[in-house]
Amino acid sequence: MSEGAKKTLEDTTRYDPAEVEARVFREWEDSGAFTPEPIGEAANNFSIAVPPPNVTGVLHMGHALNGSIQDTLIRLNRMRGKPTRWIMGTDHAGIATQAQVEKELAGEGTSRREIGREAFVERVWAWRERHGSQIIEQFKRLGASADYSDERFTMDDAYARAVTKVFVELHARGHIYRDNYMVNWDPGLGSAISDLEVEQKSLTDTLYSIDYPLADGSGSITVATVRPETMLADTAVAVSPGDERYAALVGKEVVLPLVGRRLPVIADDHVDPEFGTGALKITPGHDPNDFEIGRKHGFEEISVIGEDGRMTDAAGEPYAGMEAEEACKAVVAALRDQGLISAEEPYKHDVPHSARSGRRVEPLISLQWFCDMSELAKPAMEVVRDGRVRFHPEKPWAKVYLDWLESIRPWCVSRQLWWGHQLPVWYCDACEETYVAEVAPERCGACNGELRREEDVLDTWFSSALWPFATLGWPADTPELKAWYPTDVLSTARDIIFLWVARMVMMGLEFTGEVPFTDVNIHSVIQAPDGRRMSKSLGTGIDPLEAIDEHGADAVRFGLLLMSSSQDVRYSDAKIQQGRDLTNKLWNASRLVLMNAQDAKAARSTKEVEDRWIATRLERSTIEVSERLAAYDFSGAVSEAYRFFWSELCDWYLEIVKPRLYDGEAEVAGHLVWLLERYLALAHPFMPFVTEEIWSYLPDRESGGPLISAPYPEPGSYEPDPLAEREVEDAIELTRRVRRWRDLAGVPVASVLHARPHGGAQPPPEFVARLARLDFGSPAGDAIAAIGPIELLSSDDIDPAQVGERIDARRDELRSEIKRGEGKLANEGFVAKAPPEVVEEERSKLEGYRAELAELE
RNA sequence: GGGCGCGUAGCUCAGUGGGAGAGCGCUCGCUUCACACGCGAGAGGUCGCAGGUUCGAAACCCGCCGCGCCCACCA
Repeated sequence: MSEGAKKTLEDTTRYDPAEVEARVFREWEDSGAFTPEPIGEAANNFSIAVPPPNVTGVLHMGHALNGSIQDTLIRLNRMRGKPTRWIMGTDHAGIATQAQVEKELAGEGTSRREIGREAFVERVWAWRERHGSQIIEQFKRLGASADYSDERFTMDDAYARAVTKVFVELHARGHIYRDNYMVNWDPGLGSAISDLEVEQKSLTDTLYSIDYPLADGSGSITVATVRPETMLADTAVAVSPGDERYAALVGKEVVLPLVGRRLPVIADDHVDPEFGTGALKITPGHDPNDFEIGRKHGFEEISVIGEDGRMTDAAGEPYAGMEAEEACKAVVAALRDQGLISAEEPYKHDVPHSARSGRRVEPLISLQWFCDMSELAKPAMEVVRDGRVRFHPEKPWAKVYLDWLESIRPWCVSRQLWWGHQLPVWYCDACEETYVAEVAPERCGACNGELRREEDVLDTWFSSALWPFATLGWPADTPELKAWYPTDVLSTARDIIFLWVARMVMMGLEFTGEVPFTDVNIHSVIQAPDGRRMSKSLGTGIDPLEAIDEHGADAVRFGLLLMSSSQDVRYSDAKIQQGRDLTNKLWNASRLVLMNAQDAKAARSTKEVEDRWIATRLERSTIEVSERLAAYDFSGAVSEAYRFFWSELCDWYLEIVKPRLYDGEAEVAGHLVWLLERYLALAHPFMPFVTEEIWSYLPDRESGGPLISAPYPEPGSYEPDPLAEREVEDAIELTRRVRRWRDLAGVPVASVLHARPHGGAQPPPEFVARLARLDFGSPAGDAIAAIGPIELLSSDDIDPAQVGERIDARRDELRSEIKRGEGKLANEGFVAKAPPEVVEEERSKLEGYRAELAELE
C-alpha cells in the first residue's frame, strides 16, 4: 500500500466502506482469484453454480442473503487452497422477460402480435443487451467473488444446444410425449402452466344447485356447481356407488337443460355422498376431477371454453363467442327462467390461480408436450436417501423433497410464449408425421412434404434444470466440466425446491450420471420488519443496495448472515448496524495495533499469561467458527466471530496489554500483529472488504499477496493453554466484581481504592488493579469488603451507607443460593441419580457461598 | 383435508435435560491518549396455557390456544 493510504488508516477513526469497496473489488478482479483455470477434478475442487437470477431482475434481500452465503463458502474454500469457481449467469425467465418487453411495446402503442414473432424476439435480445447485466453488477457491490469473465445465459447458443439435446433424448427415451390432456390454462398469459405455477386462493363463489330432469320424466337430480357455464360441456351425472337415494337412478339418463343432450347417471367412488345433494355433474373438458372420471368411463370430452377464454362453438347458441363470465350469467338466467335453479348460496373455497399472471386458472384440455417424471424421480430420491445429496438443514427439507418426488406427476413443459427455447419438433401437415430432432429435418421423410416447426417454447424451468452442467459446456467433455462438475453446494430459498432443485437432481443424474451438487443449503426467508412478506407490490421491500450505500457491503453481509438463523426471520436494520459497528471496531482496533507496532513481525507470543490466554481463546473461536460454517450455520459463525473479537480481544486483551504496547515491547507487538492477521483471515469470508483493506496495512506479512488468496486459519496449529485460560478468566471475573462493587458503593469512577490480597491468596495479575482502579501498594488499614482473593480497604470515597446496602443485598443473595443448594443436595434422588460431577459441583458451590456469607456476618 | 414450523427480556432472535442468554432499546456513570458506530455498571423474563415423564424440564411426551408456511382434484 502507498504512504497515502497508510495515512488514511491512522488518521480516520471511521471505517469508510465507500472509499474502500470499489477499489478493493478491482484489486480482487485483477488478482485473478475470481477466474480459476479449470484444472484437476471436481472431487478435489470447489464450485457453486449461482441460482441464475432473472435477466430482468434487480437485487433483492433474498439475493443479498444468498449471495452472502455463497460468497462466504466460495471464499472459505478458496482460502483453503482449493481451485474454486463460482459460476455466474442469468436466466432468460421466459414469462417475466416477455412481459417486460411487452410492457415496453405497449408504451409505444404496439404489441408483440403486431410486430410478429421474429421482430419480438429481436426486441427481447436488444432489451437484454441493455438491461441484462444490471443484476450482475449489483452482485459485485455485495463483494461476490464470482467468475464474471465467463458468465452464462440460458438462451446462449451453447446452452440452447444442451437444452435441445436433453429434450430430444428424453423424447427418445420415452419420457417426453405429446398429449391432449387437461392443463392449467392461464388466460392472462395465453399459455399452459405447470402444476407448480398454480397457487390456491381462497374466495367466495356462488354455489348453484341445478335440477337435471330425468329423461323418463320421473323427476330430476339436483347437482351443485360454481361454474354453471361449464354445464354446457357435461357428459354425465355421477353419484356415490353406495348412495341409496340414487341407487335406482344409476343407469338411467337425464336431459341436460339448455342443451338437451342425454347424460347417463353413473356411480363413481369419487363422489362424496355427504357433499351437497350427493350428485355431481361430470364435465371432463373443464374440471380436472371430471377429466379423470371421464377418461375412466370413456366419456366424450367437450370443450366449451377456448384458450382465448371465450365460449367455443361447441357451447352452442347463444353462448358461443361470449366471455366465460358473461356466459355464466346467461346460463344462470336461462336456467332461472326454466325454474331449474333450486338454490343459490355463497360458497367459500380454494380456487387455482396463476402464480405468473395472477389470473384464475382455466382448466381445459389442450394438446401439449409433457415429461413423465416417474422414472426420473426414482434415482433422485435414492441419492437423498443414501446421503449423496444432503439438505441443510436436513430436518424438514429432505422429507419435503422426497414426499413431492414420491407422488410426482407429469410435467407440462410446453408454453405458448415467444421468448424461450423453441421446441425441437417439426410436423408434417400432409401426413401428420412428427419429428423430434437436434437438427432440423429438411422435409418429411415419409411423404417428402413441407415441415412446420412447433411454435411453443419450453418452460423456463426446463432449461434451468440443466444449469449445473449446461453452464460447463455439456454435452461436450470439457475441462470445465471435469474441474467443476459435480458442483459442491446449491444454496437457495425453499420456494424452488420442487421447481428447480429436484429437477436439477433428476436431470443431472439422467444426463451426467452424477448428482449436480452434494449439498443443498436452504436459507432463511427474510421478511419485512413487521413480519409481512417483503414485496414490491406491498411496498414492504427493502433495497439491499441502499443498505450497502448506507452501511457498507460488509455490514449488510454480516447483518443478513446474523439474521438468518431460522426458516423465517424479520429484517432488522439493527443487525446491519451491528455489522457496521464491527467493521468500525476492526478498523479502530487495527489502528491501535498498527500505530504502535509498525515495525513488528507477526509472531505468536507465549510470554505473558494474557498472551497465552488470548491465543487459546482465538483457537477456541476458530474451532467454533469452522464448525458452524461446516454445519451451514452462518448466523452462529458470524455471531461467534463478533463475540470473540469484541468481547474478548477488544474488551479485555487490548486493554490488558496497552501498557506493554505503549512501552514498545516487541513480543506483544508481534503477538498483536499475529492475532490480527489470523483474525482477519478468519473473518474474511463474511466481511471481505474491511478485512482485505486492513490486511494491506499489516507490516511484514508472511503471505505477500492479498487476503482473498491467503490461507484460512485452521484449528490445531498450536496448543491451547487451559491454565492460562483459567487464570485470566478468574482475573477478569474479579475485575468485574470489583467494578460492580465500586459502582454500587458509590465510588467515583476516577478514585483509586487501596486493596490487598486476602486469606493468604496470591495477588491478582497486574491488570486487575489497573482496570478496576485499585492500589496494592499500601496494604495497611481496615478492610471494608472482601471480593474473592482480595479485600478493599476503607476510603473517604466509599459511601458507608451504600456499602451497608450492598452487603445486605449480597447476604440475601447468598442465603437464597445456599437455600437452593441445600435443598438440592437434601434431595436423595438428586444425590443418588444425578451424575457425580454435577453433584460435586453443587457441593463446592454451596461451600463457597457459605464461606462468603460467614465473612459478611 | 394432510404435513411442517413457530410462540423465551420492550423489539429481533439464540439456547434442546442440570443454576435463564445475545444484539438493539432502556437506566446510571464516563469527552480514560483505537473506536461515543465508544467505555464501565445496571434494570428487565411465572421461557403461550394446562397436564405428564424425570432426582431435575425453557428443552422430552400428550392436549389446548395463537401465528405462519407447504402440499391437496370434494362439485
